[in-house]
Amino acid sequence: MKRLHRLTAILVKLQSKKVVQASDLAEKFDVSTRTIYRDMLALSDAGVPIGAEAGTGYFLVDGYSLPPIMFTEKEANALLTASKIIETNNDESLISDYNTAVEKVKAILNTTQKEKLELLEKRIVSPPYKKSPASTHLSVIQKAITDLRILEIEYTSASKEYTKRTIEPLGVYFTNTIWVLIAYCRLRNDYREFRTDRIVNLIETSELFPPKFFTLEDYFKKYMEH
DNA sequence: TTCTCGGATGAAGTGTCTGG
DNA sequence: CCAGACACTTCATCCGAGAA
Repeated sequence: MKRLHRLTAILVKLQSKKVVQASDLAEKFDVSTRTIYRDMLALSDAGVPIGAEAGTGYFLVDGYSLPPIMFTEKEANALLTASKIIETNNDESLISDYNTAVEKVKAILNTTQKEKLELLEKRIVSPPYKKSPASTHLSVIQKAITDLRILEIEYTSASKEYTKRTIEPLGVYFTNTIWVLIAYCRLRNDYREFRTDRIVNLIETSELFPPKFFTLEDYFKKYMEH
């Protein structure tokens, strides 16, 4: 059995079992345990999150092994179309994350579906209007919202006022052109909105804030109606 | 020359036994 | 029940051999 075939088989084995021992794999593939150790290193180098524990064996790190998802052609098309809409968005981090997600979708399609999708990709273009200045913070902000993590930002307001703020990020919304972050600002001791394209610098702290009973709906009712 | 493989050896985790 | 000693298991590293 060629090495490539063995690596594939080991990966399948890892996905189907909780823990596999090098000796079992060595016996199954008729090679030495030393060879299996090298194979594991190769898989690890290739980006497969393999964990190893002496006395136990090898295992896939939690989260890597996901249940198989098959997309229909129409679902894949919908995702591709959404990616084109997202390209008109002004946050580079979101565009980047979405594009890698679409690449993963493409990877699981069969050849015919891939060809159709590639044709569709050429026939859908982003609207030609000029994009506003790009930000690169949205992915970090989204994660901070869900982690309840305090952010430190350097922000330039519409009146060109430059401030450093410690904020508790609560939500984001998208206008036609920009993403806006709603957060509790510890400088002003109140809720504030921050345009992501005006955030000059953003630092994730290690500090967490207590969860707030906050919904965007409540926020808009309270702050937008007057 | 490069790639693949295996032997020897060491480091570290796990399980079992024994004595207090 | 707990701690220490020991054997066993498993992975990591070094190095050399053989094949392409």
